[in-house]
Amino acid sequence: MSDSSRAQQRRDTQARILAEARTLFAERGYERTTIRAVAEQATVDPGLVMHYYGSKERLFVQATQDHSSPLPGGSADQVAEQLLDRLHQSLTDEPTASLALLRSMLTHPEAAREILNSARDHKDRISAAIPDDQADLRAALLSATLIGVVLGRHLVQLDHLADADPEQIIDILRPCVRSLTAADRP
Amino acid sequence: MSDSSRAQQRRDTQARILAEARTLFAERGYERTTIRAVAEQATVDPGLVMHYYGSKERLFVQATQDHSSPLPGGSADQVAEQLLDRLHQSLTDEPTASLALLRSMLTHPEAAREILNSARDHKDRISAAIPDDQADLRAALLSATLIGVVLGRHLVQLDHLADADPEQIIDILRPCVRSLTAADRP
DNA sequence: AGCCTCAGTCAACACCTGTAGAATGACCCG
DNA sequence: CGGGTCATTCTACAGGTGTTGACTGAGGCT
Repeated sequence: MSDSSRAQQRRDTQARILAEARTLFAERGYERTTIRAVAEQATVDPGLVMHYYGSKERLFVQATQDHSSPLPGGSADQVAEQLLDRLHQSLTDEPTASLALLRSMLTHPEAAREILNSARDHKDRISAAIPDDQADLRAALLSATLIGVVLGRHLVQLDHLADADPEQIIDILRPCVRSLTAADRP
Repeated sequence: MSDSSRAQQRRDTQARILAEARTLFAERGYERTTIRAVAEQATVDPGLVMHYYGSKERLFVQATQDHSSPLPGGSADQVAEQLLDRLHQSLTDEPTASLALLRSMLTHPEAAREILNSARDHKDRISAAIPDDQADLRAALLSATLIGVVLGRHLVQLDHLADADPEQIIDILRPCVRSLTAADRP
């Protein structure tokens, strides 16, 4: 009854559309990605995309929904290491949904809101672990820095950063992150 | 002969168009900025914008042309301090042309190319000052970091970063930058 | 004064976009 | 096997975009 080939195929095409949308949003950003292009990539009619997702906006929201990893917490040392771990992961495999969000954040309000919220949550957890009166600012700088690195690697593709070994990047960045988390106190 | 009121008024309107274009490109990015909007802000007919600048593309190039500050150089210590100085400046007054470029870099190829070139020049000068075999990677990370901070402050407007005192930001960032320039060698 | 240059405007074009709704046709159930 | 459900497509529209070229009228030169 439930898993008739009809329902199955429906889920398949829906997933295919969503995957292609993710890719295109990540490659071109919100504005330059057209429903028609998504449909074409998914070998499907544009109308079907609308039928399933209602609007380009809703498609974007669904496509960029990320089952995000757990928020950091613990001591300053621990937080620093968790952040580096997570960065390592973002550097190794390309998190398409996040990249789509990042690429669109400067031109699409919805993406900006999403990034801002995500950054806020992160920041709160980080600043709680930092024993400093400027904890909030430090946490914000940490977010900005990490965003900058991921951006530079996957989207801007800065020379020598785009194709560098993640391990090396992490090693170089460790003192930097530790100084921001104040894990190394003066 | 040369400075007839005709020629003068022409230069005025050209400058006004360019200024409004800069602002709009910085606020909305390339795609969301329309020639019509620029014209309206400059209280001018859209056709005139085309007449003076030929195309939206050329208008963008002109608007984002930045008489950029001198490239860094010297010892690792000196480079670190120069970068912090320049960052301080970017944090204090909003460099509209650069912000326009930054906001558009993720969606507009021309902006991306420009940023990439600029970053490349920067990186070369920086990496030359760093006595390390990973100098290139370190320089790239430095660029990524600084881009991230400026982005986070002016465009994403991260909490606690958007309205922080530049001095404090610089102070917090100094150890971070010095660790990247390897000014503090192990 | 008279002409002509030129800053600036107007109307229109061709195109592309998101979106809506009717039409189609294959598949499943009774 | 017949009928209806439902995934999918087709056609169309309304608005916005960059861009064009003809037009206008005030300013300055002779």
